[in-house]
Amino acid sequence: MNGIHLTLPDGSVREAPEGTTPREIAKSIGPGLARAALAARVDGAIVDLDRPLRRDASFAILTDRDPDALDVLRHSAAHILATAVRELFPRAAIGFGPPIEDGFYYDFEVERPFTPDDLEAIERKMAEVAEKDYPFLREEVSRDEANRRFRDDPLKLERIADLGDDETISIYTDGPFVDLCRGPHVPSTGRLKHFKLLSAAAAYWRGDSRRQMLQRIYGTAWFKKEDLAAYTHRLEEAKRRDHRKLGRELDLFLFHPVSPGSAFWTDKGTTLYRVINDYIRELQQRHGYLEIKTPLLYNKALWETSGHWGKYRENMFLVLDSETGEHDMSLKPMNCPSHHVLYGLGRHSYRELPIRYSTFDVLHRNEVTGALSGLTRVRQFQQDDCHIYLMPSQIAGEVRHVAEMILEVYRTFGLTATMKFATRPEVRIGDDAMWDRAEADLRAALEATGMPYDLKPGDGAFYGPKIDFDVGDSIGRKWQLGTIQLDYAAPERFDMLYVGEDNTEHRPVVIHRAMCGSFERFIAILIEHFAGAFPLWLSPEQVRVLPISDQQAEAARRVHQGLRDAGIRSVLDAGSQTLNYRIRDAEMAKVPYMAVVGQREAEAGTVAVRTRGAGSKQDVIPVGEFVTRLGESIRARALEL
RNA sequence: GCUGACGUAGCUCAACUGGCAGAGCACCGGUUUUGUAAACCGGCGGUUGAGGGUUCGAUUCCCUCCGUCAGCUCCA
Repeated sequence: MNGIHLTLPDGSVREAPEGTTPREIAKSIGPGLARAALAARVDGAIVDLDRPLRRDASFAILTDRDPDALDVLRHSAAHILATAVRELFPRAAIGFGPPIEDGFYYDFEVERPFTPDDLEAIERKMAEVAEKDYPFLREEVSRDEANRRFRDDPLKLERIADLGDDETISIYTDGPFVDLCRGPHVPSTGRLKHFKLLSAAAAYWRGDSRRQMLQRIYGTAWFKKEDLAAYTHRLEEAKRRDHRKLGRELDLFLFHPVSPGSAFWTDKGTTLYRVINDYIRELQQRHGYLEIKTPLLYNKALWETSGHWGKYRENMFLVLDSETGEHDMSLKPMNCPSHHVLYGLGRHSYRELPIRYSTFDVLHRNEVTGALSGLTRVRQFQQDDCHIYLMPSQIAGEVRHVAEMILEVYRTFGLTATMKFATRPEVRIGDDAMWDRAEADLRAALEATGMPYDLKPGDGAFYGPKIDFDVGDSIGRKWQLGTIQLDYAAPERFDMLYVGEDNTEHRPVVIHRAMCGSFERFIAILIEHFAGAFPLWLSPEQVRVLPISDQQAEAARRVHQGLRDAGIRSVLDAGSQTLNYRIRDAEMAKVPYMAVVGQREAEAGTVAVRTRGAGSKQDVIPVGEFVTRLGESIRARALEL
């Protein structure tokens, strides 16, 4: 018997003749499955339904319920996009067209960029291609054959030339369109039902800024109509929460062409900034961090020592030294080297370690204009950046401590985090023994947190392994914020030392650590996470006191002053506008609480409290109780009102 | 930096193929004294991002620069 054995997901084993296709297996299991089948997973690899099976393997039919099937659909959607573009623009040269998170794209070399009207026409044509239900046919061809088939497609020829001799060259055909492609694909174009083209923009061929720009069309595709609707809703929601829009509406910060990429913070924005900074400062103080301040301006000697003067100089703001006439001074783009200098200025005992330096100074980086974006990519910012100097034996304990601290910060802001463990890259310094130890220490610390993490082999810094923290916000987007990096290079470059128990000099290790990343970016994320409706402790304005009429102006003023005396950020709105008007104004400013003072309240020493978002439901309580309640919420840094 | 789009009052947006720059909100003044999401009346507000060009005439067409946005590159 020369059959092959396929182990199905339920553990059962099916025997089939060699060369059987997944489609045939699906049919033999049931007609329903055969209809739903999109592709198959064979020993973990995803293949077309018509790919003959040659060996014993684990085997599963992919249907639209399998998350991996979405990638297959989107990859096929990219081909359908290219099919449509070729129909409408026969001279378009084709680049790459992969699936990406939430969708797909395809790159084309065309005579003029695509317009929004083009996109509409292409989208309609895609629907036609789907309607025709062309099967996706796979062929494996020789190099000569591939070169012949794509002789009019220079970009594809370049790709073919890059393929190794041992690689199979496969091409896929759907109706009129033929593409060089590894696959797999859904059985036919008709499987694409719920899709939408999103945008067109230029992208460098092969991601290389020295090469020509192609026109890239982005699209999204889903199995279910509801999923597509949910996705477009998510895009709208993200737009509604855009921190640039909310920053202006809530009067937090502004930008002006006199200083591109640097924010003007209003009083409210400055308050928010300060509250976050105060929290981080207090937390660090509790954990034994030492806050220091170092110069903003340095001559090039520092950057030569740190290694930044070479390649990184173009990102630094250089300052003209009027005596030398040279631009050999620079504003600091990061704190690390200055911390190392301060460490090196003293003689340190092993008894002092770990030494944890923290600085909130202003940093400047000369980002290229095209990279600037709201608060997420700025030229001037502040970091909650720290450097910890310690003995190798202290790494495990310290990393665990730092990881817990970072997770505590995210919890405090209601953000969820996942961790990535990045290990030794190809190009690195230090011997294998050092890396073995560093990775083991870092991993042990990571496991001690009990949190799940992803492994990113080869993704570490050249000077040591690291842990990155990805934070998820309220609409499911991911942001890389925190990082813990072990650094074995800086101690050498800066000739750092400590005196050990044995009274001889040793090299410490440095841990680079950030929790929020930059306050600017962190605030952008918080604005979008909370959609501008901050918890009480973060709100720039915590209470708005509203007298109903002039009669209660004095009583309201006393309530307002009482709140202020208790350290609560209160604003008194005793304007001549109607109460309705003033309530609407405060509601739109997303103030957490309104304290309404009318005749009854003034006489009883109470306030009618209206909570943000709770509508007209009010809670009449004594002023003292209101103040106490707010104080407790603020101290607890409560997330809910 | 690259490709493309965009830039009109503090904000959101109008102004037909080149023909008198306009509205709402905000702001200011007056009236109103209000019980939980917009009272009423009046007023101020513009070198249409900047500079140049074409034209009898430019917010509109062309060029340069600045800025913003999307994507790419970059994010040490």
